[in-house]
Amino acid sequence: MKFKTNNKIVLNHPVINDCLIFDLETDSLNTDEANIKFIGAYSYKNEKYYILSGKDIHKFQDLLNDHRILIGFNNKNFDNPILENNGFAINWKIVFDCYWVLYNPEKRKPNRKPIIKLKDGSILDSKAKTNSLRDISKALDFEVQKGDIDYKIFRKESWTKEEIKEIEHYLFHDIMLTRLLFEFYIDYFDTARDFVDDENISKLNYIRSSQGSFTYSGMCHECNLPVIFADGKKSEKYEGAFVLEADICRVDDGIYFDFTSLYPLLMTQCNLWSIAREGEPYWNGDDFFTTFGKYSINEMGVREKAVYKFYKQRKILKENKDPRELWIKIFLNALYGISSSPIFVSMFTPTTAKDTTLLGRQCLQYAVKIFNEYGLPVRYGDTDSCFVELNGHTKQYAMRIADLIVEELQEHFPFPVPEFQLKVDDFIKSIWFFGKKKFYIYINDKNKLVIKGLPIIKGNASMLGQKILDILKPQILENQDIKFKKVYIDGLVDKYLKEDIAVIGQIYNVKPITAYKGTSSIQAQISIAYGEGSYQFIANKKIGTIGKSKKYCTPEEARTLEVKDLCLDKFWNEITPFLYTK
DNA sequence: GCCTGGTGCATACC
DNA sequence: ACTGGTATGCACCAGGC
Repeated sequence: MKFKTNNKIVLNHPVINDCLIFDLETDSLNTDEANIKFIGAYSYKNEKYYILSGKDIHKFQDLLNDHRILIGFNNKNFDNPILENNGFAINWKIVFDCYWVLYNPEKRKPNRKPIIKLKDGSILDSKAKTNSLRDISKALDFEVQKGDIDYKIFRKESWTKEEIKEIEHYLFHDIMLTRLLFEFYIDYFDTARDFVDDENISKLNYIRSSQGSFTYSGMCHECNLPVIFADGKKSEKYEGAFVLEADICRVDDGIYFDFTSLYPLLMTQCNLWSIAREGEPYWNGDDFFTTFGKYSINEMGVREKAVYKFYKQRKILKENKDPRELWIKIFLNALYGISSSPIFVSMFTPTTAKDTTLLGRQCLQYAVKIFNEYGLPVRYGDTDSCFVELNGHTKQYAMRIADLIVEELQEHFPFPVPEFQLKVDDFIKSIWFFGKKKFYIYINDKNKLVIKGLPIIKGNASMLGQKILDILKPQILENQDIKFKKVYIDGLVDKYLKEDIAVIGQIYNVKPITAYKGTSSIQAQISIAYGEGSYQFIANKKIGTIGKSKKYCTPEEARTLEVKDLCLDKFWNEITPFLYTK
C-alpha cells in the first residue's frame, strides 16, 4: 500500500531517524489488565512498516532500543503503560503523543489545537469537533482515513486468515494516519524551530510542549538565559484586569478601541523585569501611576528588549505573510502568563505580572475618564479595550482623544515606544449590552454581527437555542435589531420540538470520575453512569437516572416524552436577550 | 417547603 | 511537564425560617 507524504520536510528534520511510530491492539481498554495482541510500527530509520503478533511481539523491544522518540496517538495514557505492564522498557524514551499536542487531558485544556490553521483558512479547533484520530484526520483531509473494526476481535486467541488480513489492514491504516499526523506537525511547526535552541529541537519540545513552555524556551533562547525550571512552586494570587460593568442598553454609532498589545508593551515601556538595584535611580509610576515594584531606568532590560524586538519583528513578518509571525504571536500572548509563574525561573520576577495588570487597569481607567470628560461616554470596557459612544461627535474627534490619552500615559513611562497606541478595533453601528460583564452583541460598519459571551454561543447551549439563533442571524442584520416578538420565538420553538423533541438537548463534557471532588455534581453523576466523554442530555421532569432536582435523559429515552415534560428554562434564558422587554 | 448563600464545575472574555 | 485573572450560569447542598 502506498501513500503520499512530504518527504522533503521529513528528511530535513535533524532527528527524524530517531523516530518510531507505533500503535497497540489489545484485548482490553483497561491499561492494568490489557494484553498486547498486535503491534504496528513504522521506523523512519529503516523506512519500514512492521506488524508483530504472537511470539514475535517481544521483538518490538529491539525496535524500541533502536529509536529515541516514541510516537503514538494517546500513547502517553494508553499504549505506553500497557507496554510497561507487559515487560517492555521505555522509561528513557521521549514520548511524542500526537493527541497531547492538540489537547492536554490532565489540565482539561486545549494545547495547540486552537492555533493550527488549515489551508482553507479555518482553525482545526472549529473544524474537528473532537480530538479523536478520526475527526482530526478528516479535518486535515488526509488521503487515508480511519478504518472500522469490531474490537471484540482482539479478545480472541487465534484468528482465521481473513481475520488476520482485516486486523493488519486496520492496524496499517492507523499507523499511516499517525504518521501523516506526525508529519503534519513536523511541517506545520517547522518555522517554529527558528525560535528555540538545538536541545529543544532534538527533543521536539517546540511541538510537544504547552504554549507557555514554548514561549519560555523562545525567550530564553533570544535573551541567552538558561532554560531552567523550579518545581513545586505555585504562583501567588494577584489582582488581574479591570472590567467595566455595562448598563442594559442599545447604543448606536460608536467605536471599539483597544490598546495595542497592552501587556507586552507595558512590560517593555515600564521595564517590568528589571528591578532597580539598591541606590540605583528607579521608576515607580512617576506620581501618575502606582506600582508594587521599583524598576531600573538606566537601561531597558534584556527581556524587555527581546519582547520589543519580537513585537516589531512580528509586524514585518505579518506584512510579508511569513508564517513565523504566528510563533511570535504566541510568545506575546503567553508572556504575561509565564512571567507570573515561578516555575519559569529565568522569566520570573515577583512584581512583573501584578504590576503589568495594575498598570493595565490604570491605563484603561484613565482612558475611560478622559473619553468621558471629552463628551464621549464609555459604555463598556474589558482589560485593554473599551466601547465609546460617539454621542454626536465625529470618528476623527474620538480618535484624536484616543491619541491624546496615549500621549499623556506615555509622558509617564520611562521607555515609551511609538507602537503603543489606543487603536480602533471596530467601528460600530449598533451595540447591545445586558447589564452584565463580558456579554454583548454588535453590528459593525461592515454589517458583521458579533456576539460575545452570551449563554447561547457557548458549547453547552441547547441545540434549540443554537438552531433558533441561526434563523435569527440574517433577520438581525436585515432589521438592524436583535429584538423579536415572543410569539414569533414561541412558533419556532413549537415547530422544532414537534420535529424532534430531543432538540432541546445540550452537550455535557465530563472528565473521568477520578477528576471530581465528590460524586454529587451533575458532571460526576454523568461520569459514573457513562464514563469520560461528551454526551447529549435532555432536561425533563420525568425520566433519566441523572439529576436530583431536574432529570436528565438521553435523546433516545426522550422520544417517549411530551413537550410539557421538558425543562425549557435554560433555553429561555439563552433566548431572552433577543426578546422585546415589555 | 422555600429561600439563601456557598461551592464545584464548565465555559466564555481578555 | 510546567502561562494568568475576571466573569456568568447551572446544579447541588446545607442551614435558616
